[in-house]
Amino acid sequence: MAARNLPSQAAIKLRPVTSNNSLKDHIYPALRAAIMEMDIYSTNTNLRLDERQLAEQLQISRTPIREALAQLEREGFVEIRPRKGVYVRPKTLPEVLEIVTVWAALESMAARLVTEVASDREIASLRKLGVKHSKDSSRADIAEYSEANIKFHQRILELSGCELLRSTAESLLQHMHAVRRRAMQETDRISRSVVDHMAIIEAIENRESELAAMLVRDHTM
Amino acid sequence: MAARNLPSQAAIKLRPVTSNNSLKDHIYPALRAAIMEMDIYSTNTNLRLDERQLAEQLQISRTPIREALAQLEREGFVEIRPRKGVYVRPKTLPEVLEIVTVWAALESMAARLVTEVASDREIASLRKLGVKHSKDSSRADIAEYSEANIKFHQRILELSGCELLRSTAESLLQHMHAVRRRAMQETDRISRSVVDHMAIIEAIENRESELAAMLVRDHTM
DNA sequence: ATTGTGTATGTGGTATACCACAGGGTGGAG
DNA sequence: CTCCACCCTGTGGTATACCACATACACAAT
Repeated sequence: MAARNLPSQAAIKLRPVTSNNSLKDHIYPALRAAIMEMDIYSTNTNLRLDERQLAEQLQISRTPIREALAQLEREGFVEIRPRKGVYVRPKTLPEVLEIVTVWAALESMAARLVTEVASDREIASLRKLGVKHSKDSSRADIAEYSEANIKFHQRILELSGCELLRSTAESLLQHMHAVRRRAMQETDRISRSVVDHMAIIEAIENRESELAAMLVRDHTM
Repeated sequence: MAARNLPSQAAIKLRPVTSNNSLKDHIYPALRAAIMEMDIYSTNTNLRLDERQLAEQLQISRTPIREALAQLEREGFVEIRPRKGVYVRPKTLPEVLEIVTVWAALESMAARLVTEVASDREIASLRKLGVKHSKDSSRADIAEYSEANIKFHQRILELSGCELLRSTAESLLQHMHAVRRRAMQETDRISRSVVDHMAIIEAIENRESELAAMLVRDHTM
C-alpha cells in the first residue's frame, strides 16, 4: 500500500506467477480429455489404463497420476479394481438417460430462477445465442451447432445465479461429451431444437416461470 | 452352480469376504464424519488438519490420508492450500441456500418420476413414513423427527428409480448434516412440515405429476 | 526502534521402494 | 495327454524419503 505513492518505484508490474504448480491438477484434465476421446466405439479398444505406463509416458511418478485417477473414479469415468487394473467405464444407455434426467431437473430449475432474478439485459444476451442458432442450423454445420447449442443451455444455468446448479450440471456435461456426437447427427433434430429454444426464450422474457421450467424440461428429455 | 445339488455341501454360506481392504475407503468416511461433527461452532475451533498428525493418530502413512483428503476437497468439505495446510471449509449462508436450491430441483424431478413409475404399493410405503412423522411430531422429539423427515425425502428419491438423482442428492445431504440441527429447532416448523408431507403424498397417490413436483419444490425451499 | 535479510522449520507435493494379492504359466505327477 | 499345485510376474495399495516453497523469527544494518 505504501508503495503506491513512491515515485521512484519502477512500474515493472509482472504477473503474480500463479502458475499451476501441482502436477495432479495439470494431469487430471489431460487424462479426462484423453478418456473422453477414446471411450466410444467400444469393442477391441483397450479399456485398461496402466499407472506405470502412464507415468512413463508423462515422465512423472505414479503418485500424481494415482490422485488424478482417483478423482476420475469418483466422477465415474473409470473403475479401479484393486490388484486388477484401472478400466475406462463405458456408459450404458440407462446411465445416459439418468444423466439427461438429472440435467433436465437442474436446467429446469435454472430456467425458473432466470425468470425471477435475471435482468432484461441478461435475457437479451440469451436471445442473441438463440439467433446464432438459427443461422448455424441453416448451414447445417453439425459440430458448430452443437457448440452453440451447449452454450445456450450453459448460459441459462449461468443466468440462474446459482453456482452450484451450474457446476453440478457442468460435471454432467463432461459425461455427455462422447455421446453428443450420436445424438446430434439427425438434422431434423436441429430445426426442432431451434424452435424449442425460441419458445424457451420467449417464456423467459415474459417471466413465465412455470412455462419456462416446463419447456426446458421437456426439451431436454 | 454344480454345488447347488450336492447334498453333502454344508449350508455355511459365509459372506464373500469383500471386506474393505483399502484403507483409503475406510478412512474417507471417518474423516468426513469427524469434519461434519466439528465444523459448526465456528470461532476458535482449529479448522486446520495436519496430514502427518492424522497419520500418526490413525497409525497409518500419509498416502491414504492424502487420497481421502483429496476426495474431501473435491466434494467441497475442505480446502487444500499448497504448502499452507488443509483447512475445513465452513459453509456460508449463500452456499447453503444453493444446496437447498439444487436439492429442490432434484427432489422435485424425483417426485414427478414417482407419479409416473412407482407402484401403488411403493407409494403406500411412503405414506407409512408420513404417518410415522405425525406420531413423532406429537412427541416433539426433534432429533427423531429429523431422522424420519430425511427418510421421507430420501424415499421419494429412491422411488424415482433414477439412481443418479438419488446419489447426487445424497451427496448434497452430507453437506447439510451440520446445518440441519439449526434448521429443525423451531417446533412450529415440524407441524407445518407434516402438513406439507401429507399434501405431497396425496398428490403422488393421485398421480398428479405437476402438483407433486411443485409441492416438493416449494416445501424444500 | 525499525526494517530488511538470512535461516530454521513445517507444510503439502512428488518420487521411490516395497507389499499383498490376482492370474497365468510351467512343470511334474497321474 | 490331463490336471493340479506351485511359483512368477504384474497390478494397485501403502509406506517412506526427499523436495520446493511459505512462513516465522532472529539478528544485523541503518
